[in-house]
Amino acid sequence: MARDRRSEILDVAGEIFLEQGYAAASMSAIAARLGGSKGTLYNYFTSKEELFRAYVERQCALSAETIFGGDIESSDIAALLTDLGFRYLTRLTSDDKMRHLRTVIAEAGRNPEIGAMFFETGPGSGRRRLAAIFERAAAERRLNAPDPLRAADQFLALCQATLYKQRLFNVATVPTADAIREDVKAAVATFMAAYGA
Amino acid sequence: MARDRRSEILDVAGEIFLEQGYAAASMSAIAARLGGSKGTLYNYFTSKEELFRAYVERQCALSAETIFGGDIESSDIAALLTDLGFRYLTRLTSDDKMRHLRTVIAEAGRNPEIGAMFFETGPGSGRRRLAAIFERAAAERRLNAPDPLRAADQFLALCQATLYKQRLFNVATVPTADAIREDVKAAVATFMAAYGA
Amino acid sequence: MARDRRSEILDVAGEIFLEQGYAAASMSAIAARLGGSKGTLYNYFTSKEELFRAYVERQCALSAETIFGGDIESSDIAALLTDLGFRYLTRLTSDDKMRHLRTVIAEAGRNPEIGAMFFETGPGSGRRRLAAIFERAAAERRLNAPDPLRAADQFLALCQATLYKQRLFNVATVPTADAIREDVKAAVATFMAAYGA
Amino acid sequence: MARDRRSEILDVAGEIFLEQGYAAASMSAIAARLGGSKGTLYNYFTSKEELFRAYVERQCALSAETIFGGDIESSDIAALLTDLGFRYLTRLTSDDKMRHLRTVIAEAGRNPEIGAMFFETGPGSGRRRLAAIFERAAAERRLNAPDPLRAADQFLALCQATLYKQRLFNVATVPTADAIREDVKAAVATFMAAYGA
DNA sequence: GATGAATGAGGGTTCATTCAT
DNA sequence: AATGAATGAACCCTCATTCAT
Repeated sequence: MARDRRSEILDVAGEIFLEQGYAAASMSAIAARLGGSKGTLYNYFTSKEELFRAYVERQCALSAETIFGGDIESSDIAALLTDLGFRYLTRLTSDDKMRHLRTVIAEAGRNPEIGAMFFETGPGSGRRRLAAIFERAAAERRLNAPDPLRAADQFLALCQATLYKQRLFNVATVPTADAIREDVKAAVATFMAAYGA
Repeated sequence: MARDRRSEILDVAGEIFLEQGYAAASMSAIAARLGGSKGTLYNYFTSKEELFRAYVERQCALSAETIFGGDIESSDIAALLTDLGFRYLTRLTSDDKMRHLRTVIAEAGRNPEIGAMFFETGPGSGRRRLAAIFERAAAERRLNAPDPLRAADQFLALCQATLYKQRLFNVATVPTADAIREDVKAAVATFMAAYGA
Repeated sequence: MARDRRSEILDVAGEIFLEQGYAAASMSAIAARLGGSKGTLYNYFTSKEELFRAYVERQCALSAETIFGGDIESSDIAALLTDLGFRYLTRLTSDDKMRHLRTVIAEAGRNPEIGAMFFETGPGSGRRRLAAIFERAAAERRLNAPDPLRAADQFLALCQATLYKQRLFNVATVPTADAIREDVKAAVATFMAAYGA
Repeated sequence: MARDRRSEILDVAGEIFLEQGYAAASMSAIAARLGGSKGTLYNYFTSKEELFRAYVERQCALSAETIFGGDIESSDIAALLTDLGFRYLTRLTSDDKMRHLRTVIAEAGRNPEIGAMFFETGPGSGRRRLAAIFERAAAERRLNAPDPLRAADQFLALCQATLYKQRLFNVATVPTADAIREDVKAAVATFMAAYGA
């Protein structure tokens, strides 16, 4: 019960935060869409800030799974990266994720703790998981990556080279699957040229 | 002169927007630091939003990025990129630029025009200038870059692989010159492995 | 037992009322310190106001002021008053009593019944007991007090001349025993000059 | 203009504070009775607390004058005290002053600064002015008061012996002039017995 | 009898904006 | 052109109270 209600609140709060950003989102609006009262919100979360924190936390936990959750066993590194890169960039350039990112970035300036939490559970966890894959591949001589973490950073950065940046500044709409594939293909090519065994 | 006053206001507004972000910045605070009255602000700008727009506009006009302005004539592409990358990443991870970025990204969600304006005069112009350099180098067989714009995007992305992203989420403070150099060196290495002639 | 639970609640409520005053005390705070729920509070008391009333009522019933309870048999009136005055002023200027007084005075304005209840069981009873002592002393020619009640009021007022008033406005902290003794000595001196046989 | 508006606000705030006490008084209520908006209140006073402070300050300044402002030159100390005591006790037991006192006492517990300010500008100033009178009288051998400040405290306390205390606990309504005269007469008698030359 | 989730009115406060001077 | 007093809506948050379990 309580678990459900809390979850409901986070759902609704998430919607509003996505739509309006942290500062512009109001507790009244959240309560209204929830169909409850502001008091109820405060029974579950001490403050607007804590509600935001909880929302970011959950959001990060969710999206980490969808990207790195697939089967990451493959003897063909290039194929694996192509697949993973596609999932990664698709998620990253989606409207939801984009809004989420902008909101967190905006808040991180004022509230480093939020930024840190997001980074750790989001990008930070992602790069470490990818680095682990690289490390194994390097041990098996399928990859030439003396610094797996840097390699991971670089691969993810390459994926973000074009579409992602345009999305971040809201200069482009959600890209097509083909556009994404192209970006990823280029990223994999550059990466393999540098790190291929 | 009216021109002067307007400019003064934009100076002050810029400071405040940088320090506090758009939402948290108050017209009162701007007026107070200006040493004028809120009424005066509204004599020059219809609304807070318009003031912000004007500020971003001017900021973009001013930042005829000096990064790509240096001597870009060099027969040694790797050396050129190392130098350029260092200037680029140093500027990008500075406190001022970082705050500016966060503020613009935050507002871009709500106001695509702002994002577009910033992108065109900032990152957009940068990637095109770098692409032009690559194109020339490719013509001279000093580089193997069939798609110069993509190459530019990838190089810049590689520069942003580690430090920049941590800065964006406010997870790290301004990096040392050495840390920047290391990041750039890795970027150049990967880039040259893929694009070297 | 219901009786016990009710009593517990009054204990806790008393603490909170003393610490925070009526208005600032919250039912939540009382329930929290009680280790129970707010609902329980409302099972025993209709409202916050009634809870406060009940607390003052019990407090008054309990404070069968020990001040006037000592051996009041003494042929030396001055010595008796010195002793009694010391006990009286010590109690009156203590932190607990002071907070209690302030809370009751504050509420008396809005709720005369509370003021009356407190006055009768506290100051009212004290002055009458002292007046009784004076009456006997007058009969025995050890005191010249044609109006014993007024004499009692005046003696107690003289005791409150300096320290008490400063405490009431929170302008001084709990006084030392010596300071109290001095105040009382002056009170006794003035009183005896006027009422001594 | 500004001066007037500020004063108006203090008038209205004073009424509300008197009627409801500090905690129960709301800024909304004050604004409503003022016929203005809450925003205006905050243009003149930083917070509710500061508004209260300003009100107490002004109130104290006013009432000090009405009591000690009369002609205090008299060769007949007893007559002077009778007159002054009457004005003092009349003011002290009035409804307005009583409510004011209760409100300040209530707040002093939570906010010692308020208590201190009130004490200094109110009772504190009164006792010092009276002490000055006593000092002169002592110099002229019309009074035997080695410690004039204590004498002042005692005289004022004697004035408060009966009626005042009952008023404070709201156990009696505003006393008649005759009742006040009687109280003061007794106070003067006791005082002169102790301090008469 | 005890609970604690839910309420909703109201608290103090901030702020973009207006307008008479 | 410049002011700054005034506004009032909206903000986040608190709290006494209710009620189904």
